[in-house]
Amino acid sequence: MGSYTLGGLEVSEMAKRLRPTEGELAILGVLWEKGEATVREVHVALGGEGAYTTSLKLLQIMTEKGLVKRDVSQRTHVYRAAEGGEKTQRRILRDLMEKAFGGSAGQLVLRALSAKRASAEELAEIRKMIDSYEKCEVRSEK
Amino acid sequence: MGSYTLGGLEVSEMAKRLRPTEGELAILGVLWEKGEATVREVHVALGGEGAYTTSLKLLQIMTEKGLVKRDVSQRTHVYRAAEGGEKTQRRILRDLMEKAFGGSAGQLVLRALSAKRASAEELAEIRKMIDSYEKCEVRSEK
DNA sequence: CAGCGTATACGAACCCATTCGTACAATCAA
DNA sequence: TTGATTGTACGAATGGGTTCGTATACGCTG
Repeated sequence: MGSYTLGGLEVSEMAKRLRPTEGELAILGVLWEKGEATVREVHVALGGEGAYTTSLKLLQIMTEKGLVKRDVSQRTHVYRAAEGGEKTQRRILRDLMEKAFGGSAGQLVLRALSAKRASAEELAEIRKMIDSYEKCEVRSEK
Repeated sequence: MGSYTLGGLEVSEMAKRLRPTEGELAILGVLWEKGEATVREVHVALGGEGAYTTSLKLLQIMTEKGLVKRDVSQRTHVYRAAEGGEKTQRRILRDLMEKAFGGSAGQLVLRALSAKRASAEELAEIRKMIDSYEKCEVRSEK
């Protein structure tokens, strides 16, 4: 109850409900960057290809799913992402970890670094994060 | 030609063709671990839930897609993953990078590390990888 | 006020992944 | 040999995501 299985893996309904599809993710990317946007703004930010109503429909579905919040006070509705990008990204990565990396964050990270090089600034940031992790480790092992 | 757009992002047909679905990924996980396996072995490794023919069908579809190779010399077919796990994992991560992290490996890695803690051994490995990256960076900047 | 541009709402079609049932061939045991 | 078991092949139903066309309402401008 509250969960189902697929390919032998358990996935909570909640996680599924908030797991954006590919098209939804593209829209969320726009909203995360802009903060808020109208359907038209989203549509042009996505390249303006395809029908306008396709973007509209997707935004409407996302509203139903709770992925975005909508301001209806004006004729032209304004949308915002329901969740910050970081939270959603973490959820997606946790999901992928389970599905394709045996639940190991380290394996995923190693593969990501070998898949594409990160900038020097980002590498430094990653190192800093590992440092703070390892400091915490020493403390907890004492 | 050879590519299509979705949500404003370009995705090559090749990448799509080799992008496993969720169910396919679960099966690939089994094959990567075992090296090779029959339908039955895959099915029980997946928990044995659902109909046996579901696993069979998926394997057949994956054969068509070229995701797995099949040895038909015996009555009971034996399957192997067409690609190694590392290559597929890299492809998946590169894809996710584009879709949800603005193409940045560093952002993905940072988010992954904040999503779930990696083991001390893995952290050490990651650090080593960054070291070798940065060494190379110095060399190329001179 | 009439008409044009732009907005939302929504149904219908389409494709794809997943699941299952059924048909049928091969193998093994009684 | 006959029946049970185990295998593959494959059609069909289902569900979800995506796309588009159409209907309809709002607001502005002539």
